[in-house]
Amino acid sequence: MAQEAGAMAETGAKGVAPSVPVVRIAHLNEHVGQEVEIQGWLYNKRSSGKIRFLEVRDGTGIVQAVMVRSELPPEVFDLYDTVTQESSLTVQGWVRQESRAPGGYELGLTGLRLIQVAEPYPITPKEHGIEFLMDHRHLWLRSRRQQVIMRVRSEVVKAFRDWLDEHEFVLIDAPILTPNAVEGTTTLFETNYFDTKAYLSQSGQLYMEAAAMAFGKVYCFGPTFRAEKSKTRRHLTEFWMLEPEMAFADLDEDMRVQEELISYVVARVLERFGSLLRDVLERDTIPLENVKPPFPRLAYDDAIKMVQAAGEPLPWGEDLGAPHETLIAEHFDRPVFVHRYPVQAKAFYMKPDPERPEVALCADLLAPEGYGEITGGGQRIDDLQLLEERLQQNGLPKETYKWYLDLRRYGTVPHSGFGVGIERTVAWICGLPHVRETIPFPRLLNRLYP
RNA sequence: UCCUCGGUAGCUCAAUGGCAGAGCGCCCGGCUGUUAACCGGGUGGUUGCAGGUUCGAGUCCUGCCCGAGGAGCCA
Repeated sequence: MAQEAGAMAETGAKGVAPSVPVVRIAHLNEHVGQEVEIQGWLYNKRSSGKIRFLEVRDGTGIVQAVMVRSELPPEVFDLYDTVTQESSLTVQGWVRQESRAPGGYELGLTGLRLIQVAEPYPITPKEHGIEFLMDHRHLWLRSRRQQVIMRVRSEVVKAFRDWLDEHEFVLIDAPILTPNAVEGTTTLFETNYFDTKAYLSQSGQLYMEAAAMAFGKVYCFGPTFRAEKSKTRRHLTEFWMLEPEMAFADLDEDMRVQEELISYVVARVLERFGSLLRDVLERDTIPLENVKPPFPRLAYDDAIKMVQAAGEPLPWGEDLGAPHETLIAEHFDRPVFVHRYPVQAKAFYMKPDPERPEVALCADLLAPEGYGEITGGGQRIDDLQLLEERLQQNGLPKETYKWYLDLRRYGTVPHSGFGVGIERTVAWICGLPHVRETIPFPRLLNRLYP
């Protein structure tokens, strides 16, 4: 059998016999004692002379294939010298349990076919700087660590959507090209739209308000763009945001939905990726176990007192800065809502508290461990006259917001919503210091490549 | 945009103003259970760019470019 597979390895012309099934590495434990084929790439290789190890990855995991000189034809054994890091290949071999092998299983190699011998690979299994890695992001994604992060991101998105779908929210896609700003404050990417100007969306929220009046409970999920020259570990110029919006929901309901949603997502990731978080990312998952409702609710007034008590001179009326958010979050063992910010610190559409018009019915959710704001939202102004006033006060053109004002003309109701930053959520769950590793191809102030 | 730090071999980094080096990668050789394997040998340089000071500049000075960390803004 080994002879036969070896001959095929040499010619490389034909596939393996039908009796050798193609298996993905994640499923090797179901094939102990069988001969299988793995299709993948060489992750690393080691040699001890007459016994040699090929570490093969296939996107689902890594397995070492063992080459023994006395058990293989020389032309197969010598392929070890030819194969380079990240060469594409197929290997055949017998699956066996082996405590000395990483992952607990290994392949007793019987055949090896090289598809392409890779040129010298830039990312060696050693340390690299962030600029080098970012320049090679298209290759960096092959590394074990990046694979775990991307799989967590995939699971986070799936979990968010599963919860919302199960709670009768309807996915309504918001446009990317828009004629107007949402917040009216942040800098937008401008582009030509035939004879006029268009802007890349910074939020789908206004459109979700329209959709909520049609469907009751809706959400959008897509990329958003901010042309701010932010240069911090929490900012990207292109990032993905989940924005639920609910008719007939007040601020309390808004916060209740958020804590249920976030708790569900964290639990899902822990359940399916807990061991990978610990083993590959070295993430201490104990703090994540605490993420269960209810989350503490802290009024802005009390948050200010907390910050001032720590010696920070922050006057009432100012928005909280990143260090302040960290300071507040340190007082709690799970995410904390800060609600009822001063109206002047928030966007024009935030509804003032009827009992205290100087504060808005809004809330930000601050993640623990210094990760800061992961959601922001609140109750929207539902009164036509007040909304018109707020537009005017913020110097926003009434014409572009005509459709938005229509929502207050035709059957207005109290409604609330929020936005969740996917990258910040993933960074927090994975315990990463910077959001740039949580998106496949990050767009930053000085990065548009690859 | 502002503040701070940095830019030396393909990569990660050393080098009192005095011969530009190490580890990894790569090439050659050795090793029958390796774990970022190990051991021996070899290869590898416009010290970010432009100017200046000096007998002499990777090192000091000026300007510019690029990057990192932080601030503001926000998710």
